[in-house]
Amino acid sequence: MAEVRTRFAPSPTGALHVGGAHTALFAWLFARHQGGKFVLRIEDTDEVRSTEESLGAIYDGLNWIGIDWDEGPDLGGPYGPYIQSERLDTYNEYVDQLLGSGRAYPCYCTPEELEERQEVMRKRGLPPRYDGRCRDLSEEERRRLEAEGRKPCIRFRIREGGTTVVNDIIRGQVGFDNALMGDFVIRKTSGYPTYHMAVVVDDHLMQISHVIRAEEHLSNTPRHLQLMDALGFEPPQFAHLPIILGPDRTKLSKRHGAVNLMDYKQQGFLPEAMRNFLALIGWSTGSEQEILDLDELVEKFRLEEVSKSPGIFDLEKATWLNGEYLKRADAEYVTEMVEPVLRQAGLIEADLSPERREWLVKVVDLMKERTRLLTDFVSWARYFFTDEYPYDERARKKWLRREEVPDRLDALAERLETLEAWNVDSIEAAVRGLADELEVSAAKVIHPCRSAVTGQTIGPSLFHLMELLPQETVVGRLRRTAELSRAGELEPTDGEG
RNA sequence: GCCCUCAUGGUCUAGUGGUCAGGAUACCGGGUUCUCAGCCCGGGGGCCGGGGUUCGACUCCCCGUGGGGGUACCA
Repeated sequence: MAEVRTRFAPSPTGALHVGGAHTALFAWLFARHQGGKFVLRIEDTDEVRSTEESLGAIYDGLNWIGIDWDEGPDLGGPYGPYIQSERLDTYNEYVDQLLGSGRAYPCYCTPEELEERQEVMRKRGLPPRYDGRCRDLSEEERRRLEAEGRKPCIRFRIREGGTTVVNDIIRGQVGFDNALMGDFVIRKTSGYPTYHMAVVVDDHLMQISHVIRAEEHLSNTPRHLQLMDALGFEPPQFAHLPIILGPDRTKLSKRHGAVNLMDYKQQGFLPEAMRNFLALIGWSTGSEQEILDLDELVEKFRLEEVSKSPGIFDLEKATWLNGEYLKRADAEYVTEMVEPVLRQAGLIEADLSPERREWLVKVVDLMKERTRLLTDFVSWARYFFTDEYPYDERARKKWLRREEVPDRLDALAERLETLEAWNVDSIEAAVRGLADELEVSAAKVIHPCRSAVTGQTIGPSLFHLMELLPQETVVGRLRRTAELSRAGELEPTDGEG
């Protein structure tokens, strides 16, 4: 059996979209699972919308989630170039072949004329497809039209009768009535091929064995099949993937929030979590396992198991998954990932000393159990990095405005200030000692203390967290909070009691 | 309009001509004598509707309905 070769063929009209990443991932997983090759091809035949910058953005997105390619514009390969705008001569050869065999013909209709006629057809309740006006023009008529200054595009002649059947790995056999297809353009007036022409030629020339793409292309496939047939190409296998929808069940778009893959990096997602999440939209192992690392994904992926129904991009679930990855990852790795986030928030300096860096790993280790996004470190772990943290509502309501609290905080500050050793055990002993002396439960000291030192009512073990803060910082915060409390500055701000 | 396609709790999904329709997430409740957005335990909630086939249908067929895609000199 021939080598498995799949490809991802984005058009460079913007950054890598979540849907594009999903398609790329599936094609890549299949190739890797089969031990085949994965090709990146850029389909920039839309001269108007294609941009240079998007190319870089596509590379960045793919790199981020760990998709690599064996052949592509940057890498080259045996079937290059891998950018369609650099392959115009190739497409023209095949267009000429079709022209020669009579399966294609020049069409002189202008876009305005086309639109007008389609409008009429629509009004009559007819399908608004190309009416075939230029199908059988005589030489003389063509000359006359060209004398008018018209520049033709080239159309492909659809087979008159019968059905074109698409054999799809995911969807089975899908039949399309040829009579319902209009002759479509294969070369634009500008000389550029259309998508239909370019994919067919490139997939053939690049020896693509499996065309794995989003479902939106399923209805175009019979056109491609007819082109392949007319050109004498052996059709590849097809697999049309379910598309990704927004929470309102319409196609995922900007209205739904972030659609660019890299926006999720910005939001604090780990690439492996995003990859895992994307892999689980429209596919599952059939087992109950949901957390799969790269190797497991590659090992277990089966195209036959891909679902036919569209999936919704559920940010909640993605966030949960990210939290699981954070929890399981080792602190050193998470630290690496979180550093730029903290730096961007201005919470750590640009160059961390080895000691400071070691300390940061400990902070991360303490926090990662309960964070879901890297950006949670900026909000929930803020107090590790600065004295400028807010006292949240619950802390104000439950503890900080209580009458007895300021004195308790001062008393605790005094005890902690004189501690010889600053570690979990000594801190815990001091805190519990105070509680005993006051004849109150430890909680009555612990909670106000947490509220004072972190501004929050939740977080990791208080003693462990205090250990990672300098002794004088803790003491200072206790005294500052006591003072603010006495001054009535720590009443709830939402006006509620 | 026409063509194609999809349909299991809110969401991601497993699954079968006879099942207590399974898991995860989200939600709710309880526990965790330092908190919870963490952890543990528990709970509610589902086979789109109508016909048929069948002893029996969530499962097979047909028709609706709803979603998506195509019908472009966009890809």
